[in-house]
Amino acid sequence: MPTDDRTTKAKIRDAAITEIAERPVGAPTVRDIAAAAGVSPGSVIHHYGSMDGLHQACNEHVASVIRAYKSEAVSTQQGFDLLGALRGLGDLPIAGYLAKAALGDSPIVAKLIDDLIDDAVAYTELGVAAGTISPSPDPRGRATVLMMWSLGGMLLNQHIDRLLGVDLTDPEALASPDAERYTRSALEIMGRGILTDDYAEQMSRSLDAAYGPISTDSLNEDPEETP
Amino acid sequence: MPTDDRTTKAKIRDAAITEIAERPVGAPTVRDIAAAAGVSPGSVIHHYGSMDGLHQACNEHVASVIRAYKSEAVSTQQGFDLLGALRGLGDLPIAGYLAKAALGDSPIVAKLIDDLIDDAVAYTELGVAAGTISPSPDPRGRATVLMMWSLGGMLLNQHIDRLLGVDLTDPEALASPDAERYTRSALEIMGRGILTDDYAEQMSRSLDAAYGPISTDSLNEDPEETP
DNA sequence: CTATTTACTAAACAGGTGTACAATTCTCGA
DNA sequence: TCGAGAATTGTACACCTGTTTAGTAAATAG
Repeated sequence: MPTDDRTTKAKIRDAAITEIAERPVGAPTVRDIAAAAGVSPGSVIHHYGSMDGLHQACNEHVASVIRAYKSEAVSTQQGFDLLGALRGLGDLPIAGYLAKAALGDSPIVAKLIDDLIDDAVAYTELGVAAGTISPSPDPRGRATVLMMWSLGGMLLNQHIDRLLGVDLTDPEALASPDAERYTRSALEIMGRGILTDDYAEQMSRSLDAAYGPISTDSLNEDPEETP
Repeated sequence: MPTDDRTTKAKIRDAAITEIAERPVGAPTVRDIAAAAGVSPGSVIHHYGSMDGLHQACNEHVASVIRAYKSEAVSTQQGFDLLGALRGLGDLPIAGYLAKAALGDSPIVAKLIDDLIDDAVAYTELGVAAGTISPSPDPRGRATVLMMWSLGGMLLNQHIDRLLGVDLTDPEALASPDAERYTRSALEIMGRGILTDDYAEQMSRSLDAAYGPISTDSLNEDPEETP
């Protein structure tokens, strides 16, 4: 539940989130964030105690914003791009921030990612029921891999922009004509797959031989922990 | 062509590559690298002039190692995981380093990634000819997206390890039983896709309506530039 | 209105960073 | 054996980092 504040404290936090998300390389300093928020470096510390405190506040705020949208946050709206719905969430670059934050080792972010995967699993089940998404022997594993790839693409957005001409950081980019190559390629891979039917089956049998036919033991349990 | 040196200068460079690749979060300092190489910080500067110089040397060395293996570097050996062949290249964590380096803005790394995508395109053509890989209207776009996802997964290796129990940084991990969930999920997504046939076709038609039926104009040209 | 807490700032500080430098050790051909 | 050059080091330095502190303005309570 994102509180409707727009105090100086909130402005600093928002500036930090934006600065972290949009900086192509490197992390912003206290002075960077203070300048972006239009305050003094001392004010940042005054409100958040330390840089770590600010980071934690950012993580918690992003988590609360995402959770406010619950299962709408992650959607396989177009069959892929699990983070699509995150892009237009409020006026903060939530998706970009999340990707950057995922490079750190914050337990809050880890929990948030786990929750997003939960949502993706739930959403996938709806798709399966509706006949748009194929069922999976390991829905959580599949959702995890999809989520990691989506976040990873966000991190490498600079190269995707250079090579395919679309900036995944831009919320409107995926809706623009520039996104055609990325969208079509992603759909091609995630939609029908890149292997021929024969080879995919052969690969599958090969894995069965290596790991045993069906070892989906204890795969789909939902690891819930209350911190 | 990686020169067969093992001088102090080479040891420093290798230590830097390893340190950068394996550090889960944050970048190593001059003193970190010097300690890892068993030399003094001054020696690092003496040999490479500056930290930037060392980074550039690392990039160039990794590029030369990869290029030495040419089209063997990128392989769709298992139909996915384009970086598979990179993992066992020499005794350096090439794949992990490349992922970290891709977060920076070095033109050398950009060129290297472009070349790897070239290799992936070429390798994909072989697969198409052999009947294992489906043809694509935009092979380069598809290879680009696959490469970005592979690199991105490497960057988020910490979460993949936590959620699926496999460390993509470990060269032997993909061959171990721990990799089953990741491997099967990746195969499921990239192999047959996650959408039902009906919905995939519907999505495709939807894109045609949005962008125009077939606009693969000027997609497959190979942008070569000699720097 | 006064007293007290809060918001905010500028300046200064300790620690870590990359780098320059003088001194020392090592290497190896003459 | 010797000595010129390279290799290597420890130290010092300037810069940037997060943080502290003293002080000022603003808001708030009684």
